[in-house]
Amino acid sequence: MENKDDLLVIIGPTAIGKTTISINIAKKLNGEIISADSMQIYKYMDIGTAKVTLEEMDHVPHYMLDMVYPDEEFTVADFKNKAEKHIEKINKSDKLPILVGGTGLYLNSIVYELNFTKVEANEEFRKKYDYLADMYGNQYIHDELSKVDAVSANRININDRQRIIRALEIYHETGKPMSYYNKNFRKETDKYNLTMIGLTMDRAKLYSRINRRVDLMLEEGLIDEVRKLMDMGYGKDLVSMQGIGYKEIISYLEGETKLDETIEMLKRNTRRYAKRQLTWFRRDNRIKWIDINKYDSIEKISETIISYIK
RNA sequence: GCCCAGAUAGCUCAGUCGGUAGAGCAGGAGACUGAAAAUCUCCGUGUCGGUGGUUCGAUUCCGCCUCUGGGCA
Repeated sequence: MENKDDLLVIIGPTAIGKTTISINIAKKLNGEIISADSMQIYKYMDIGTAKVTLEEMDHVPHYMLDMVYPDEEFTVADFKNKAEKHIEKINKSDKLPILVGGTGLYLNSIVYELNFTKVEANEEFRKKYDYLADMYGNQYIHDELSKVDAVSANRININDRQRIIRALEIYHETGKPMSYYNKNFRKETDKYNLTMIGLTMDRAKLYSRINRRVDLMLEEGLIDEVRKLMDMGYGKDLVSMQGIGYKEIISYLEGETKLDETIEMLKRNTRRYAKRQLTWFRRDNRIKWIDINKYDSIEKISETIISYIK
């Protein structure tokens, strides 16, 4: 293997317009799109995740959408395995794979050398430690981690129960600390001929776009979508139903919040999410940023992106 | 027109018996290796309406002005 596979990555916060731009580029470059979005992998969750419609796709193939039912497990490791296969296959057919999405960890699983251990989730173990943390406090389980994996314990905050338990889980299952598996922490991959593009815009403008998009989702029937999911038996404890747009509407449907409060919450949570996404991406200095407000058309944005491709 | 209340952070408001100020929400920064739209950490951003006076010193006390809300005509 002399030649590396090509890969174009387009990232950006929610609501910035990744879908439209990526499809436009795919058509120009004979590309196929791989979605890197942790919520769009669920079937039936369309409006709230702003999933591309068939019409919008305009015959450009899309992968990693509708992978599982909302009560099925899907993890970064699944994403990495499947997405990598798609990248390879698309390259083999002489087309350009375009990884598009906003889920930082999913993106990183491709553009960094993330070695996921073989350790899958052990629900029983997690419940046990969740209980222990309830009983004796977060400090207690953090101390437990310190004993077996001081490096990870040092890195993980005492209150970040989710990560503490995961690190304990890895030790429990393999007898080796998580830090042992993370030797190449944050090492950039050299597997691809890689171009990374980040879409951004003025924060205030992005926020008003987000607010508008939430209103639009409601007009398109978000509440109905959530009601249907609940009727199908998908409850609020599911990972999928913890997604923004879903958890808020569920609390409205259960009478816990009023409609106007619900909408405000939904907008606010989406804004905060966008902010977190930006924080995540800013760290990667391979990304070439494009302020899309500085261009007056999609065409010009696409041209600029294409000019950046190696 | 008169009377009363208010004007302090992006918003709602607290406070300073005179020594340039603090809560909630909104917001900002950051972490992230099999839940990641999840989970977690840190941070107060200010011509204290304007203007004159008293004072060593005024956001605070006094006068006037402007604006807002309420009441009376």
